[in-house]
Amino acid sequence: MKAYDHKKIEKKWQGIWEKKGVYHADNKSKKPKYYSLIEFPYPSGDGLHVGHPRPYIGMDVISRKRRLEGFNVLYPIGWDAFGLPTENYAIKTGKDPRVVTKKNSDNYRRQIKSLGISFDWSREINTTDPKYYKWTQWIFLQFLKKGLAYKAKMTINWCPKDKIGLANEEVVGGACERCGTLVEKREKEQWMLAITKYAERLDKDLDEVDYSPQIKLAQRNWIGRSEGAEIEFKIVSPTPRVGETVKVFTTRPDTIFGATYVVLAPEHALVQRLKPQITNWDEVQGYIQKVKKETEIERTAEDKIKTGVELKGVKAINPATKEEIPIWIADYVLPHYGTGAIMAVPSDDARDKEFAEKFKLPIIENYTKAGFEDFGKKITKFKLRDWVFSRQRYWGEPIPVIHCEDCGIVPVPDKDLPVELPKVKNYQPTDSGESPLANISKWVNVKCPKCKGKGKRETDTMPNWAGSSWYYLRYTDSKNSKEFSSMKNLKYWTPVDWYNGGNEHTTLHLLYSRFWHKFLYDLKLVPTSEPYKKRTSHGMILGEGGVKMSKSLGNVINPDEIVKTYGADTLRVYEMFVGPFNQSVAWSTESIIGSRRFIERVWNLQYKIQKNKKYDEFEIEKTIKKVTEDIEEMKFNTAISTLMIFINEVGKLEFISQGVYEKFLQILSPFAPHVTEELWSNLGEKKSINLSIWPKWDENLIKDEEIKIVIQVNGKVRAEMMINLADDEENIKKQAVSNEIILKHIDNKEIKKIIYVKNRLINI
RNA sequence: GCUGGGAUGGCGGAAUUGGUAUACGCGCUAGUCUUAGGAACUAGUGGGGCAACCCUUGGGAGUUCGAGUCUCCCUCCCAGCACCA
Repeated sequence: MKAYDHKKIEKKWQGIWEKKGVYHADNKSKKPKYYSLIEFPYPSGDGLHVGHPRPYIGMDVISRKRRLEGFNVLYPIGWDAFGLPTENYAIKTGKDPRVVTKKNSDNYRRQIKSLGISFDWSREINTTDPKYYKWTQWIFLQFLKKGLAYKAKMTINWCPKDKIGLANEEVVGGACERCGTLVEKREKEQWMLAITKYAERLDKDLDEVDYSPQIKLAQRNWIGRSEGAEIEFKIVSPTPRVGETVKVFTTRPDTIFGATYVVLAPEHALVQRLKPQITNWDEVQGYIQKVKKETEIERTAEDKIKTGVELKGVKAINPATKEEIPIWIADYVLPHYGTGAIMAVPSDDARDKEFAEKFKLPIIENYTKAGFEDFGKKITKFKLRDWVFSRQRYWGEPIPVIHCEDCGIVPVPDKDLPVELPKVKNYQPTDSGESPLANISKWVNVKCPKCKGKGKRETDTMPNWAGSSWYYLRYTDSKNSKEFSSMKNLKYWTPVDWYNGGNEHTTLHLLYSRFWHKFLYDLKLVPTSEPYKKRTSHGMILGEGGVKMSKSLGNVINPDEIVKTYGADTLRVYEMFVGPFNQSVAWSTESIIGSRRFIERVWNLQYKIQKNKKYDEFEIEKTIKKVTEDIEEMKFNTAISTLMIFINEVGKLEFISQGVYEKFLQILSPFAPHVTEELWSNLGEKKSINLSIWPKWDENLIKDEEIKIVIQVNGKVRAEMMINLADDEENIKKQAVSNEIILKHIDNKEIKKIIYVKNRLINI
């Protein structure tokens, strides 16, 4: 008897699989296709921790099962490598992000490969590779040509000391994360993508896809569709006269007779235009300055004490009552939702009421309800905002446009793509807050492609989300230098059949990529209107004790150590067994031993095989059914527990039959591919277990003839009895009431009712 | 604050979706083996009680023959909130 040696077995089979290309997806095959996808990782300098591979293993189980079910499976991977952490590291150390990215992704690749995940490595992509981002830039230009990419003034977080725009995440308690300086708001021209043009379809088409209900709900809430009306209020003032009106958006136009004042967002353009009429301008301006410092979460917090300032000297006319009502500005009205102005109905809206009470504004309790159509026009609004698409940073795709003195914004011609990211000496943004690219005059100053006159390159780069908005398309044809992917391959492989990812990406990445996909669909560049047929999400693995795994807490577990001590198969089984896949669970190194013991029991069972005997069919048929069904629902934890129960039951027997053992290895193989492959070949099988056919179960073998049911009295379990499946209800009830223990509990009392739940229980 | 998710033994969790609560695993206890430690194997393991029985799914109320599961109220924990990936 040989002992189980995970190191030898795992190394051996990983080598053979790679050499034979077992997991390569075939672009033309007679088999039906199956495209499974995980969110490609960001290769950080810290390397993989044990939480990262959980989704990869989960989708690997699905992918491996599909191969055995006869599908031509595409399960690809790549690197989403542009972004802040690498850039900040470059600023700090002066190292070239290209070099850092290479080093990190090499490390990630080595770590992931050691887990035996069936990725097709021949299609590996990297968003920072010019051959890849050429197409990210090309797609951006299509947005530009269709008028969906535009420039607008936006407010950004600005650190006056570092002279750098900050992500919200980099602002901690209103101060810059690195230097602690108080962050300011600054207006800056930004590239925008008009995702709101697709809001209606992004909402409606959710009906067509198989996403989990929570994911659909999260997307719907984010898009925030609401129907209401826009109503115009005339503005009046004694002197000087005004010809202005203010448009408000309300979902309750019927409450207009109760509207006693109007509130504008402090940023509303009208406020500036009304300056000549406003008599308390200093106060108004002071309030606007104050609001600029707040974050949105602070502004809309419901427990926050309402603040605001009346615009003295101007009034609005309620079109229903014809009465003059005051105009206020307050931070609880947001500039980018609706029209940035509301009519306040304190009797019907809690926020308006609180505001009215604080500032002693009138509240009308009983007013006439108006008809919907009487005032204003019916309109659909969305909470969704257009996508701020430019960054004043180095480590991203350069936005491929040229600013010409005469022609304005000119797209870089296709033949000049990609616009490669030039090397720089310093990764720090310029003093004016422009990207460090602005310092390279040789790169910036170019001829206008249109008029050959003086031109300057755009120095902003794209956000990290750009490359990840279309990567699943590139996998279908990752080496194509003429198109982002050929229509032939797209027609064969897309849509993605099953996409699993983190909850945290539900509203941004998932929505962005659906938007890009729909846009490409409208240009007839992709064959389907939705990118992903099915979407599920996984829970995170937390550190021991249930806190986040992070370097600063010092609780990071590196999979390398686990693979070394216990083996990849044990790690895989453990990660699938530890808890429900869609929920976060705490890591426990102590508990891994259980998964290792299980694999060793499976290993030892090979020495108890007897050929050509049949005696353990019942257990395996039940097990196949349960494991097959559980995997489809991603109930990997209960699938493993079923496999464990099988081993515990069969382990008690003297022998196991070879046929049954083989079926067991097959259904275990998606979880523990190395050890099952080794055992499979030990049995004399010549072909890889990957090329075998997923076993089916026989319902007839699973059926029991006699089953145990429970007898309850007043809902409490008092006795058990065996019944024959053929027995009829009356007979079973009779048996139950004559049961000795039950008689004692009934104690000659009157029986009101007997409830029989088929094959389960009787309640008296 | 808003939106979503969650709370079941000492710990991770299971429960055929309203029908035997605590499957499976860790840990723990005892035994076998071992010079010892470890490993492995066997048995036991929610709490109380000598027992009959009683209690138990974050807390409280309700619906039901029957509630971990449904309804209402409350407490606590986690995630996201648009420039992190």
